[in-house]
Formats: sequence, structure tokens, C-alpha cells
Amino acid sequence: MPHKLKPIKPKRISDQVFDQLRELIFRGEFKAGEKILTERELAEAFGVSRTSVRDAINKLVVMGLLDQKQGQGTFVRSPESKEKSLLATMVESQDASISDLLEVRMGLECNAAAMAASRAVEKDFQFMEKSIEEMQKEVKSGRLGTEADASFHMAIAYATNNPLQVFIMKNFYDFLFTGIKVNLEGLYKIPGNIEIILEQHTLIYQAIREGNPDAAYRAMKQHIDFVYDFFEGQGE
Amino acid sequence: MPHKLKPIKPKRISDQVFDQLRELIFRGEFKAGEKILTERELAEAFGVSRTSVRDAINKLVVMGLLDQKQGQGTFVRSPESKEKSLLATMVESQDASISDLLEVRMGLECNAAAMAASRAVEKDFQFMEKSIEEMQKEVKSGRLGTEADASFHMAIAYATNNPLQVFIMKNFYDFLFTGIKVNLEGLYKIPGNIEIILEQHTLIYQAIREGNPDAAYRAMKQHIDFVYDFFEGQGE
DNA sequence: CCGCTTCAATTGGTTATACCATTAGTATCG
DNA sequence: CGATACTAATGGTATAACCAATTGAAGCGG
Repeated sequence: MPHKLKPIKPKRISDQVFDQLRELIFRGEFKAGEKILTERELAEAFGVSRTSVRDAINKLVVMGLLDQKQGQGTFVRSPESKEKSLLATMVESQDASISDLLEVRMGLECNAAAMAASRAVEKDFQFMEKSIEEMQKEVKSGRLGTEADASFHMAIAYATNNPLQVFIMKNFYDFLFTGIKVNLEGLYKIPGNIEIILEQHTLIYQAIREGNPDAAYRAMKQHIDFVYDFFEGQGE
Repeated sequence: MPHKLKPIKPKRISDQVFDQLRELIFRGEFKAGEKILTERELAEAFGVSRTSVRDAINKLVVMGLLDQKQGQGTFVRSPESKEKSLLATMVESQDASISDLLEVRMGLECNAAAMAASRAVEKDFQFMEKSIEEMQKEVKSGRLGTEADASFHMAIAYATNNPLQVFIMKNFYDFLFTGIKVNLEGLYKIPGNIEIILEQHTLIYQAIREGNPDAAYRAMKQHIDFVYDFFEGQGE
């Protein structure tokens, strides 16, 4: 065996559709509560059979990301709606606190920010910008903007171009979401805090845009430190 | 509305099949590891279409109760392997390289080392020492000591006292072993490398023992950087 | 104009059938 | 005996047709 041949990729079509749909949900292309394309439309759009699309959708329904109603359509389930994901429930049963979450994120996301700074392309920047703008809108409308917040962090994961980083963050998403929600609710009580968060997001974005890994790392660290300190001060 | 009428049963056929199959599994009619009836057989037995059976089975697969393999059949998943599978199963559909793995570990483990340095207790030190000694023994016996290597890194995860960190690392190393352990062997085969690895492990351990988070972080970074550079040089 | 019924279009759910892709086992040939 | 080739079994995919629930608009009668 002189040479290591090609890796091949035996991927099921339904799984490929599944991956793409999940990505669209996570990136916010399909917004919570929104009705997505019909099975027939998706089948045509992907160029696969309706069977494969159905298999993919079923998977997402079981995972709690989608909701189907006969005669109406398929809808994106809002993350906050009850039944948390498998990972989230498992984590819960192990008594993981918000602090624990933030500590792990510290390592995971600071490193990701640095990676992103040296690899992100235009498309990645656009996703980050979009998330920041979306969060600004939400805040001005009196809402928390938790989804946009989570999307921003997911955008950085994608920008690393590291499939494993993306993979972990994807499975982290539900827990990330609930964590962010709790944080923002606490932060919201104190005027000015959300603006600080937004400012920090912008700083992270700028550092990545400038291609400065070190600055991106520090900006992310400062961001998470801020949230962490605030939460610790709350009495834990 | 004087009377509460019939509840009716607007139940999908696939769900009815699902319920029955799940019951059979829970009752032990289908025993762990056992191969169950084929989709075609089940379809005929239930008097429904194969599609409905497939929908039901898919649901059980996503839930981790069943396992399907093309060309072989559908099997009942043993209970102990249910938990570790949720990450491992999905990782199959990704093509992550060793570099990707190391990049994520960089963030995860450097941070963990720093955490461990400020929290580890005597018991944690003992686990680390044991892992290092074990690896030294293995190496002297002419073996690779990959398990001891992993144990050392897991010991650090435990030392963080962060259940989420432990959880992630646990699933991480399942993936590491089952997926790309073979590739790591290349690193160990070159004389001198194992000694360097052991030295690095010792440095990490000492930094943690001294309660120096900064040094622990740097020591871990140096360690992972070394492995990373080695693989980059290999041609990847 | 209002209220009810009816009907048609949309959309997910089901069925049937055929064929593809992978695997394990067996038969065959050297 | 061993390697190869074939075959059968099984899950995966693709079509096409029809069923069932929902919505909303059209039509009718008051």
C-alpha cells in the first residue's frame, strides 16, 4: 500500500439535505416561527426526490428544530420552545451552570475568533454584519435579540473554515442559545449593558475583518469576560 | 358545546408503527445488538407501506434506539452506547482532518489547562502523574502509549471541575480514538518524538501543580503546536 | 350586506413500484 | 487452498399517484 488513496465520501442524500437545512436554520436564513419551503419545492430546488427531503425534514422534526402540520406547511421551531435538544438535556442532568458554559466558550470561541481573523472571507463578514445589524434592530424594538446574538457567534465558527469547530458549535447551539438568553435577560435590567455587548461584538468583527488574530482573540476574551463577571456578580 | 365528544385519533400511521416498535424494544422483545425484521417484512406484518415503516424506524434511529446499516439490516442499539453516539454518529458525515481536530483542541485544552492550574486538587495531580508514569512504562515496553496520552488530557479536563468541559472532552476523545487514532501513530514512530511529548506533558503538569495558569496555558499551547507542526510537515 | 355552505388549491401523509448501492455469503476457478 | 466473481438480501433513492387536513375564496341564501 504505497499510496494513501482518495478519502471517498459515502454520504446519504437525505443527510446532505439535512446538513444544508440545518445550516440555513442556524444561520438565521429560516427564522423562528417562519414557514419554510414546501417539500415539493425543496425537492426541486435541491434536485432530489421528495423522499430524500422528507427523510431530512423528519430528522429535523425529531431533533426539535422543525415542526410540521399537514395542510399548512413546515415551520421553524423557536429554540426557546420547550423540549431542549438531546445535548442540552444531557448537559442539564450533569448540573452544568451558565458559568461552566462561559468557561468552555472562553477557550472555544477566543481560539475561533483568532482562526477566523486569518481565514474569513467576504461571505463570512457579511454574515457577521448581518447578525450585528439584526441585533441592533431587535434591541431598538425593545426585544433582547438573543437569536441574533447566537447567530453572530455561529458566524464566527463558520468563518474558521474548520468543520469540526462548526460541528461542535452546532451541537452547542441550543445550550448556547439558552445561556445567552439568561445572560441578556439579566443584562437588560441595567441600562447601557446591551449597548456594551453590541460594541464588543463590533470590536470582535473589526479585528477579524482586519485580519488581526491577536486582537480578535483579546476582543472575544474581553467580551466573554464581561458577561462572565456580570453573571458572577449576580450572586450565581 | 354541551358534550365533550370523541377524542378521535388523528394519529399518523408512521407514529403508530413507531409506538409499537418502541414498545417491543423497551419490553426486550428486540434485544440489544439483535437484528430486527427487515423493512419489507415489517411493512407486510403491519399491513402498511414500507415508507411508513421507514419513517418510524428513522425516528428511532435519530433517537438512538436503532442503528441501520445498508446491506446488513437494522439493529437494536445497546444502551451504553447510546450516549456517546450523538456526536460520533454525526461526525461521520463530516470530513474533519487531524489539523482541524488539533485546532479545536488548541482552544479547548489550553483554556482547560489554565483552569486546572487554579482549581486542581491532590486527587487530580495523582491522576496526571499516573498517566505520565503509565505512558513512560508503555513506551519502554515498545508500545505507543496512546491511551495513557489521552488519559493525561482527560485528567486535565477533570481537574477543571467544569462538568461541561469534561462532557465535551469525553465525546471528543471517543471521536479521536475511533476515528483517527491510526493517524496519530505516525507521530510516535519517529525516535525522540515520544520523549519530547513526555517532556511536554511533564511541563504542563508542573505548571498546573504550581498553580500557574499562564504557564499551564503556554505549556499546553507549545505541546499542541508541536504536534500540529509535525503533521503540517508530513504533507497533510 | 352578512353568514353559511361548498368547493378548489395547497401541503403534508401514504401507498406502490422500480431501481440503485452496499454488504455478506457462496460458488467458482486457478 | 485461496483469491475472484457472482448472487441474494437489505437499506437508500426516485417517481407517480392518491389520501387527508387545512385554508381561503367563491357562491349561495337570507
